[in-house]
Amino acid sequence: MAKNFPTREENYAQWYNDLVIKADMAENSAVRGCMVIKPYGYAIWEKMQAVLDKMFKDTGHMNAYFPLLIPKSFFSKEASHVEGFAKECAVVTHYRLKNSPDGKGVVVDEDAKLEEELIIRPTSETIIWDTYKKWIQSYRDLPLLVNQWANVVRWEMRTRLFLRTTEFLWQEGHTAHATKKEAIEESEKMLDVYAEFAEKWMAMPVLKGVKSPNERFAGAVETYCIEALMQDGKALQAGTSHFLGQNFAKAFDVKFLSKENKLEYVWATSWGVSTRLMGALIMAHSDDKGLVLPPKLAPVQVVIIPIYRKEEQLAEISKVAVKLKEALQAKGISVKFDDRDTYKPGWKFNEYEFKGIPVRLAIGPRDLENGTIEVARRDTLEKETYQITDIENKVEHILEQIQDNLYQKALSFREDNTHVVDSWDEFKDVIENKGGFVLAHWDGTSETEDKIKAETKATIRTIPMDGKSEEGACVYSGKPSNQRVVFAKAY
RNA sequence: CGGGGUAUAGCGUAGUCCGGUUAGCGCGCCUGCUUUGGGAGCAGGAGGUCGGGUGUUCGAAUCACCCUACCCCGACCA
Repeated sequence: MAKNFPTREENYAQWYNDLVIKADMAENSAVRGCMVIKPYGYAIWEKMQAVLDKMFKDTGHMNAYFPLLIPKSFFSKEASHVEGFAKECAVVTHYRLKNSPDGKGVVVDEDAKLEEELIIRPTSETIIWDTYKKWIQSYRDLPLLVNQWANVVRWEMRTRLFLRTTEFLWQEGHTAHATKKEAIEESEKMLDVYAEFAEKWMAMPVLKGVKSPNERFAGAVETYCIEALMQDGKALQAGTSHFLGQNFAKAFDVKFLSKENKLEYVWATSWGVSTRLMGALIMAHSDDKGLVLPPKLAPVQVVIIPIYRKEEQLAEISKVAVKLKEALQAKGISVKFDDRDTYKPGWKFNEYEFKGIPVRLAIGPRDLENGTIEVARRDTLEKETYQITDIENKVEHILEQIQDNLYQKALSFREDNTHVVDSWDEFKDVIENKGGFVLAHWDGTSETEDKIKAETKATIRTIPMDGKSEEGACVYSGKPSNQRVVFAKAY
């Protein structure tokens, strides 16, 4: 399955692509830019969904579902929103096909032209705010805290599995509040949720901050983000949370009567993470031997592989393995006992290694005699033989160690690849030759950011929220600045 | 949308320049036997409208023209 797998060093882009395909997570489909998420990849996404969904509900949100198709006119109601998305919208113009005159296949029935064209949602702010208008009349209807799990379509020119596809899966939270303060708190709270998810579950350290105006969401007053550093030194935006001010409330005329009996526009937020997180997860930890998954998101945490010559040996090993499987499951650990006779142990070792199963247990005739078991860790590739007595506690402990080790490794990688830079020459050199995050002063203008991007392809990934204020001079223009921002080349 | 490239079995490819046997090879697949502690060995077997169309020719995977799809680089983007 995974022979001829390139190393990260040889060809990072190829490594990523092959990894996704050969580990059976996803593949390209018949539709350009759209992928098929295969069962193994989808299982990982489902685990992410389950955790995030619980976090959303624990913070008071409820799920709902809004339509895939949005009337074109809705889009033009919020000026910067249209401008941001117009170029990448798929449009539905007809509602019927008919047999083609030459009898070969079907053609669009021109008589079935829609009165008003429909847009396939690239995001749902407009349809949701059109709906919220009906739901909100009084301060007693607020806050309104809704999330939806959905697919969206953005007609991208160049796509990459999970990282950027034409159709992708995500969740989008949309909330309405009586005050500006409360809405800002909401968007910050959800950013914290994302950061916690990334760090505790994905074992991926992230920087929290706000976007520069250039990178801000179309229609937002402020965009908060979490940014992660990938192994090739490029930054990946892993999640965003937007304070939308009253922009959408004004565009869709959503007002409420306050306690003081005054008619006011509501304050809004939206926030989302997508299947792009899969790409982040894959790139954060995987190595030249394949996928590496943090135990908390691995669909299978432990695999047990029997080694045997004869049927009778398998029967004996199975007794031990099934008992062990049950003991592990009782601890809430997901276990697969792979007793397939159609593949050999060595083949299975490679298969599970490539798919990133955190812990592999092997039991053979020798182990039966000695009361032992072989334990292999995916993160360090270490193998060790232990007494089988009480092994379930040992395994539980190892899973925790792996989760922790992956986070620490990713964190020291980020630290090693974060550079404080004060001169323009050094800036260009680091971006060009080392990659990673560059902490530099910026004069706060779009013009400077544009020029830096044009010359180096680096953009401001985030303006750190917990950044210390520090007097300095813009690395490009020399104008005064009071905080360092994070530059990088980005996905 | 600009620039470059590719299309031959499920996957990866040889053959194309210079037209001429039954289109070859590796992996994978099927059957049998031997194997099983890091991708097993041997033997036998199945699988191809050579991306599509038109043309040139006695004869086209190979030459010409048109079309389509995909990949890489750039502009755009979560």
